[in-house]
Amino acid sequence: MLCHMNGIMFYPLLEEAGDFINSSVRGKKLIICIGLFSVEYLGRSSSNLGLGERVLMVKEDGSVLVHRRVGYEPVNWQPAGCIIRCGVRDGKLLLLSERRRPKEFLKVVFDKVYLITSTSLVDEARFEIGPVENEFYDLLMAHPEYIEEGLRIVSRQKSMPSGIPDFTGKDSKGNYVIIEVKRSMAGVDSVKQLDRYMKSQRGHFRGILCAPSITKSALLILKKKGYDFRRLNLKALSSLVAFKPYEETLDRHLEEGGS
Amino acid sequence: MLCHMNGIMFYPLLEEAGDFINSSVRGKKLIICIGLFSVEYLGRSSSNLGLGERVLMVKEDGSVLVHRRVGYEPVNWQPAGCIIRCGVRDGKLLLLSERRRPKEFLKVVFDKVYLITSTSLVDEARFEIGPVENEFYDLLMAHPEYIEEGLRIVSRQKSMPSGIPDFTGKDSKGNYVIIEVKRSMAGVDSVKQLDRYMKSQRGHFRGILCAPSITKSALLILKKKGYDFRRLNLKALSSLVAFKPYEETLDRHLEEGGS
DNA sequence: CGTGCCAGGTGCCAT
DNA sequence: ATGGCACTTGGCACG
Repeated sequence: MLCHMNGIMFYPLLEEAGDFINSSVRGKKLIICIGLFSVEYLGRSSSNLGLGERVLMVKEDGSVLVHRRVGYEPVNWQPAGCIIRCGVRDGKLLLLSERRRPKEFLKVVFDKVYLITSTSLVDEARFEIGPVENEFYDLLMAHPEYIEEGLRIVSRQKSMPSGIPDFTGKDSKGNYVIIEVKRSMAGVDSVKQLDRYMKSQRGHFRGILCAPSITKSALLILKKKGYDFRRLNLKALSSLVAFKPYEETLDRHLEEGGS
Repeated sequence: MLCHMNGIMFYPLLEEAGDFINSSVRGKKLIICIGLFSVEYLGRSSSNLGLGERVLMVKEDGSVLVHRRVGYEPVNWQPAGCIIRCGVRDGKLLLLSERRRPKEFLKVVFDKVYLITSTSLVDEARFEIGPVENEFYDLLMAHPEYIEEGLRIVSRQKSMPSGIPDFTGKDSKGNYVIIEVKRSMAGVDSVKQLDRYMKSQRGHFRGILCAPSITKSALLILKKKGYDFRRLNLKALSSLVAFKPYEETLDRHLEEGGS
């Protein structure tokens, strides 16, 4: 019918929908179904969702998603690797998804199916994400100037009695510094963490907390303890890993606006 | 066209699809779109996903989901509350989703749209889940012997300067105790949490960390600090609440089988 | 709005 | 498999 489409049905009989689902599961297709149904879940926890109109998605790897009108998260789900069974019982279309470990069950009971479609998606693209975690520290390690001009990194993730600070280093004036880095806004916890490392040190050390931003209360405590905050320019740092194109296009498109 | 369906289009021109999306967004409909597109994300992190066939879902609350062939999780997303803009630029259909705080952007660039549909879902059902969180603590409150024999709960979720411990109580020997409960395996974080509460207290207190299990390193720190670990028997605790009905119906359906 | 903390968290990589 | 930890974690409740 459609390119890449296995098929689509409007208002199928429940039997038809059941057959459609079973053949789609066997054929490793992605199923999207809009209908009126209820959902039960039993496993690590348990849940019950009465009748309502929702979207059901079943993927070829056995993962199942139930989406309501709103919310980023599915109201119920089953991760990849589950066994799907489907059929009509007592005038309702049942879809059961069983997870082996941990033992979990998801049951979808259809009263009506409004629309059901199954497709084979061709998607070989690699998902690139970054800079994240290690890559992020790699970047800072290679470019300590993004923390502070003239800084030289001495050690990274060195174990200390009180924990593991992200970096130790030497600043442009020859002072030893201990550096705690946060990828998102630093809070009171971050200051405490730095403080622990500092307290376990003998001799003169500077303490630096480096993050894209910091909460007011955290900055207050930080200052009082005589440590320094260094704003981390995430955008500039990101630009080092050749993600520029995106940013530019994004900005450009945003300026040009849509609709 | 269809009951509850606002519309559906197969292989629309990109301009048509853009108009369709814009009117659906204005009309607070749920949009599902299967097409060939690429995705870029920029915000707390950044990501890039080249051309491929995927499913895009846009909900009335502004949340956006991009699903690939496999995997329970969306490859890219935007949570509720985002501003959606859409239009054709340079022969491609762009969909931009902007989040205000934190500042984050998601850009979807369509080469082709295979299928697009928008619907108004009627769904007033209440989602019931349990025993979770409160119910769980209710149970422990009513049955403190599952934490420790002879324990008497004194307070629950009492605010303290350093946070809110789950319980305070008095043990069989008359010692005051502070109790931190975890529903899943306790980690180093859990110990730290308990430690914070303990340190903010004057006078003699016992500290108890109660969880189904605990990581080795967490137990080490816990012992060193002189606190106690109490194994929580989740199964026994769960058996106190009657969620059997679900289990039975589920089992029955599973036995009867589908397909 | 920040802070703290749970979640059916999920996923990844170590042992 | 299990442990340990990061995540664009998201979400909620509370000061």
